[in-house]
Amino acid sequence: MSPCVTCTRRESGFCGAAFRTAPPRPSTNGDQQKFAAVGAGKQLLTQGKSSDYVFVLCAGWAFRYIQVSDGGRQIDRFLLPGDLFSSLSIFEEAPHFSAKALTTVQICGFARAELRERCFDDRELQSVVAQSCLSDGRDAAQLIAILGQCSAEQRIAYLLLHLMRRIAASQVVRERRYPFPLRQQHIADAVGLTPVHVSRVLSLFRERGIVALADGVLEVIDAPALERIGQL
Amino acid sequence: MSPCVTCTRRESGFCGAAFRTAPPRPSTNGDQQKFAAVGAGKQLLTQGKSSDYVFVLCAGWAFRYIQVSDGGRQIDRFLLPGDLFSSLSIFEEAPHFSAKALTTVQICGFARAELRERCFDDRELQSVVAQSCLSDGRDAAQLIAILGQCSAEQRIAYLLLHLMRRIAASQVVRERRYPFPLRQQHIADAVGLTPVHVSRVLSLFRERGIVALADGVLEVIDAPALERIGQL
DNA sequence: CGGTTAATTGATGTGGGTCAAAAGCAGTGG
DNA sequence: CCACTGCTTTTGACCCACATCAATTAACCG
Repeated sequence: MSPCVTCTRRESGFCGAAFRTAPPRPSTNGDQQKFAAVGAGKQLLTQGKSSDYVFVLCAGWAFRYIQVSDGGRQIDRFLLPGDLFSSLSIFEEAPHFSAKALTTVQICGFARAELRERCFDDRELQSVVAQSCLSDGRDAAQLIAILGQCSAEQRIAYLLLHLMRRIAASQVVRERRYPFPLRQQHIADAVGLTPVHVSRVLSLFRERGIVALADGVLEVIDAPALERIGQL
Repeated sequence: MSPCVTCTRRESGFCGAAFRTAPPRPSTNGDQQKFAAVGAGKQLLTQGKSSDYVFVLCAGWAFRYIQVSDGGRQIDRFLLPGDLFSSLSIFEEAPHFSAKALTTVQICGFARAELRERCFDDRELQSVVAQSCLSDGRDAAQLIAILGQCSAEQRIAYLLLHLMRRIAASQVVRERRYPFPLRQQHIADAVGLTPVHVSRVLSLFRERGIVALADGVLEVIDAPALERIGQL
């Protein structure tokens, strides 16, 4: 079985569709590919620790973060099924971020050297990688703008909208209820606030009838209102 | 004259060395390249406005920013001689940012279609582009962490260090005095603070004997102290 | 010389942090 | 079945880093 490098079903997807349905195996498959299933909360990748593989999240949720010296961490991206851990990881050995599983996940690793080699010749693959870099870059720039310029309400609304769209792009959503495995602590680490303030803002959103977030599902009651708050 | 796509003298440089010394011309040169000199403060690029060219800053300073709806702007990168406006601009027609000249600048534009075509075959060029994407991506991730997790002093110290290193990489620095054309307003827009608070923090750094910033030059008196404050 | 733009400084306000307690809610094990 | 533990969320009281508003000074320039 070879990596499905031409799959472009999801906007920023890499080979998600194939791997979401592929049976995960706990071990390596030659030198080309590795599969693994990992429990919720486990460390997947560590900042600066080099690896010869490029990883794709096949199932479950995960997140990338940067550790800061005072003990805090900044989550800079949530990973959904089909996502490359980082599009740039194809070009660098040691990631500039760490990653943790949010739920139980299945991941797949490709030998970087081989992938890179193919990148030189395969235009299709080049284009997929370029698209992935693009969407990564745009998301990063938006997050920078949000963190630098926006209030707590705007930050949280932005995050919810951003995730809603990504979830909706990859699966059918019924009755505006989105699967949402983040704890408030994760939201806090992603938007640069404290968990207690996140709780306050979410309560506020709830009593204003905008969104209700509980038990791992995000229910969007007044999407236009959320967009009014959370757009750049 | 063809673009010097193989020049890798500066870490994140594109073809800076050649263009810094090349005589700028005010008009196009066939369909492949365009040169222009632009005055300080002028708009160079506008968010969402598509163009068929990929731009490189040949001389002077500029900055990229994202406009937010409430009137503020977030500067997400300062551009030094030799920098691509954005490494991702090779792959997208309309930039997700705007750009302005900080000083008088000289810029050079390459036809995107042609550059992209060459990218498919030319491994050297691919590698240069990949390196540029990498350093862009790492810088963005660091800025996200700084904005989300750090205090005003840390943010400003980080920005100063980051720029110091980039300046030092591209030119000789005498007596720890760095050319520094930013106004306090630019610093404020880059680190998500108000200009008056930037002024206060800089005064503090000055009276503590860490840095002195005046008249377009940044004098670093106690570099270790600055690093202690501004590292991630 | 007045007019403009940048930097500084002071007084006061506030969004969000910190600290702490309580409440809800899985597990877990007797 | 209930007590115990640990984790998450909520709520309240208080605090502080930074914003806001406003006045002053300095530099530059036609």
